[in-house]
Amino acid sequence: MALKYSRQREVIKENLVHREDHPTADMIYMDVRESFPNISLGTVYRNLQLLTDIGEIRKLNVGDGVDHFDAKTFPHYHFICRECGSVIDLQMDNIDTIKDIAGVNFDGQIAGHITYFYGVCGNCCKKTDLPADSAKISAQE
Amino acid sequence: MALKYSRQREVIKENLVHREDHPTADMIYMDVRESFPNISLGTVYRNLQLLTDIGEIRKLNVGDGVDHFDAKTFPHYHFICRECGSVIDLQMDNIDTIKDIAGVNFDGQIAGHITYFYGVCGNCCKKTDLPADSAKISAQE
DNA sequence: ATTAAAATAGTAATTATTCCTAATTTCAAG
DNA sequence: CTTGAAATTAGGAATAATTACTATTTTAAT
Repeated sequence: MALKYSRQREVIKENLVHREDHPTADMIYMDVRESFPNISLGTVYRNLQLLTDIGEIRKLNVGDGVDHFDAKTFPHYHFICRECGSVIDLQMDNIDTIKDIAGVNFDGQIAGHITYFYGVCGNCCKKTDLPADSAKISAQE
Repeated sequence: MALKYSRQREVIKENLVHREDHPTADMIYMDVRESFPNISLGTVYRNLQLLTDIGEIRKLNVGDGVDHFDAKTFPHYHFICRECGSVIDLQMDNIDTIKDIAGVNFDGQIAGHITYFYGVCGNCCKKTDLPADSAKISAQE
């Protein structure tokens, strides 16, 4: 199972690297198709999974039932806009202490946590006359 | 669209209330079927969605691509075991401050966050000779 | 150049979930 | 207690995301 070069895989990776949204397999497929008309959707799925497995990209679970992908593999968090659905990178301080807080009464090994934030993005705040960066209400799962 | 009583809905809700795991629609279906042999899977899905909509239960996203459900509607967090897949309630202090940390450099409204923790549960630690409640390694999304 | 392993395109299959419809149940009003 | 409209159901069809399958093509080591 030694990895061999494939033009398709390169194009898929390049596509993901050069975009700021956090696309689904289908979104990448639609885009890559423009320059590679007979690439197959299965190839996109297979390579995204492979790239995820070898750690070159990350698969995101943003709660909409569809896998999203991210070429940024360094640790960072995401915000999901409930209005437009966009997935936005957050630049924020480390919050790994929550792992310790969670472990206090827990009998087992906590290896990590998945966290994403949601609300209304700056753009949608403007559109709907909501004041951006205002008081935030609580919710958790 | 006034709500009318249905025996099926009652049985589904009761089933969820009386179990400690965080079952999927299909798991509830399998179980409810024992005492209600010709209930339909669609009915289970429809009522779970309805109960979620009116706030009587919660739908959980634990990252396995399948919806899980929880009759406990008060705020609490979950731990997912990477070995056995079980979803366990966590009793822990409030971590809502992470919302403020996330909002520092963000231009929009952060309404809430979804967080779940993962690792190896107490039971699986025993089975695999891992020391329970030991040092935890980092990861985030 | 040869050739085995890896990858692809295209399609079929799978899985979770929602939608559809005729039949049944609920429940308020007479 | 009947009636009838609205809600709900069972069962099956439809949808959507993803994976699996297979014959063919591509890669890359010898």
